[in-house]
Amino acid sequence: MNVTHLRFFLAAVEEGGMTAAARRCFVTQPTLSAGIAALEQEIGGRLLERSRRGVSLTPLGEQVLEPARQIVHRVNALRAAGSAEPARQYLRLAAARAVPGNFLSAFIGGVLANGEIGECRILEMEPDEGGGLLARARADAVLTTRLALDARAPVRRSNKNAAEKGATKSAAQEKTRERCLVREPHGLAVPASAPFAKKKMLTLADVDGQPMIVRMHSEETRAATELLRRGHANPFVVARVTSDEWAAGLVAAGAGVCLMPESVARARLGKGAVWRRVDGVELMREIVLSWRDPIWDELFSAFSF
Amino acid sequence: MNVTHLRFFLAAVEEGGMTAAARRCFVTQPTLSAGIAALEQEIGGRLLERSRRGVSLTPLGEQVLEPARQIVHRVNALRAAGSAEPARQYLRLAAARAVPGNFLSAFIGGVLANGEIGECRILEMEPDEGGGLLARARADAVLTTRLALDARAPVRRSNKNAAEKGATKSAAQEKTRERCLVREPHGLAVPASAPFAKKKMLTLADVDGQPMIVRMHSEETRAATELLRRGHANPFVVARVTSDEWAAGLVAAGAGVCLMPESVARARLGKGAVWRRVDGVELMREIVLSWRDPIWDELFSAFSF
DNA sequence: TGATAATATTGATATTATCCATAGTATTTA
DNA sequence: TAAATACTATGGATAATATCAATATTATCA
Repeated sequence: MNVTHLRFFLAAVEEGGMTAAARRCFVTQPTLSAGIAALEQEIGGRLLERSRRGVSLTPLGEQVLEPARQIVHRVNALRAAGSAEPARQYLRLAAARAVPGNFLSAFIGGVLANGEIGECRILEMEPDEGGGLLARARADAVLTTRLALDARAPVRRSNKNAAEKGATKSAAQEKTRERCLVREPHGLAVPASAPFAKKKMLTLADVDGQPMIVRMHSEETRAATELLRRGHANPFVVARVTSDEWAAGLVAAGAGVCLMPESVARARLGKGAVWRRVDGVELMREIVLSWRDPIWDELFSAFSF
Repeated sequence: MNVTHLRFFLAAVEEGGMTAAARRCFVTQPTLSAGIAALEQEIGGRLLERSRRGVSLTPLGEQVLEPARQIVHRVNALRAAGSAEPARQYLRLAAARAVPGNFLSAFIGGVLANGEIGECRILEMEPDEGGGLLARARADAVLTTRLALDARAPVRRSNKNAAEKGATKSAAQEKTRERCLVREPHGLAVPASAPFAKKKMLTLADVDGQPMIVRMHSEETRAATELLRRGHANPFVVARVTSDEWAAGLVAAGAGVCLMPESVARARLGKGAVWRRVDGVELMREIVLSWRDPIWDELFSAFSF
């Protein structure tokens, strides 16, 4: 009996479907389906009732669920038995500057609420530093922002180049796991006094020729601005700032428009400015959590935002 | 984490060595060693201290032992969850006629003593019927006797020809497991009055020309007798009997000599006959337990005779 | 009637488990 | 002291398994 298959089963039950469970377990849907089929074969009966809207527990599945949870929990505990610390007492979290403070605090709150972790140690990092920090086991998890161009989040797994330098733990050869915690559209903050501020949705033509403020500290927003400029819209940059507060202030003062994600606008924009989506611009901002060691899988998969 | 590796670990601890544990787990020693190495890698520390006389628990291993047992027990329970019967209440044991009654009763006593099984249903079978009974799931386990020619017990696994007819349980595609419970030498029962009865060990020359009694009901002894005749010794058969009691009686009456395993001699031979090994005859009688479904592994591996 | 969103299937590929044969090493035995 | 023994470790070959990508299938919804 394979513990991985038990994890598949639990994930399918908790997510309510095989596809979502596969995402959570960092495998493809056929893999997860096959795993559950193997488990059912081994136990000798159907555990899940498949339907078009997902899966539900059969009576046998109901009966198996709790024992399976117990086993997985104990296996998790066993995996941690060899760690120097009897139980992980703190999480070393590296966060990019672009991650909003209120989100960071909500995330940390979620981690601490679980009870397994008593303390988070936050490490401020450069945008591209995350992978190296994980590989060198300087951080347990990394929070970054990212620009997603297509409709679906491309959950890519950057493996193949394993064989890091002599890392002490076997975790070094694990795949990097990642989970998108927040996905929201980019839009334009415009002065409330601007003539097009009354439109519900802006067009690229509205942006064309406008003065623009660029939020430099956010790598993903800088890239988005660049893409906008390469498109039909052709604003000219009048300021580059390193804080959302300054950006909001400049927009409210009528100095120009500024590309920013929805949540930043909600948090920073006062009366003098409004936030509008731009028609045809499908840029998405994602806040992504990455980690390598499977011991964090359960903790990080449980979150919902 | 692989449950099989946990089983390897438990077996190594209980058997006190990797080689013995491998026998018990029906794998080769390198396989078991590799499995434990993988487990140690995953947990992140040595579990067993290797030495030439076997293995012993490290402090970490000590700490891991009980949780590992718990997990394996729970997994076993889960495997049985799909069975029609809530818990196996009886064991269907097929036994060859040649298996001595006192041994059979000792074996059944051992099974019942465990507590998991409340009842044994004994099925008397023909010597070669065992494999078919297991394959067709007509019996859970089979007790047979066997003739071993070489010094080591050849624990052969007759797989490769899986794909039995449409068996309902997945157990049908499992390897056949077997364990040698008793291994003892064959020897000659001779009348106490015979001139060579005083020798501690007979030679083939002593046997040559002697009247011989053949125990027909024991397939393995019949074969052994045949081998003896094809060798230098050339006795002539004066009787073929179907019960050990008759054979013993005939020997005691001076009718001839009779090839039989040591334990049979001890149980049946009275004052009128003695049992002697034959120099150069390395025939061994084995009593072998076979089964297919892994759910019996733990129960059957725990026995000691 | 398509579009959608879920699971199932298939063929190819990479990984893993397992075996066999053999090496290495203390301990026991002659 | 040297051979025998009884272990575990190692290396190479092979079979079994897990996984993925792409596609099929099938209810449900607009």
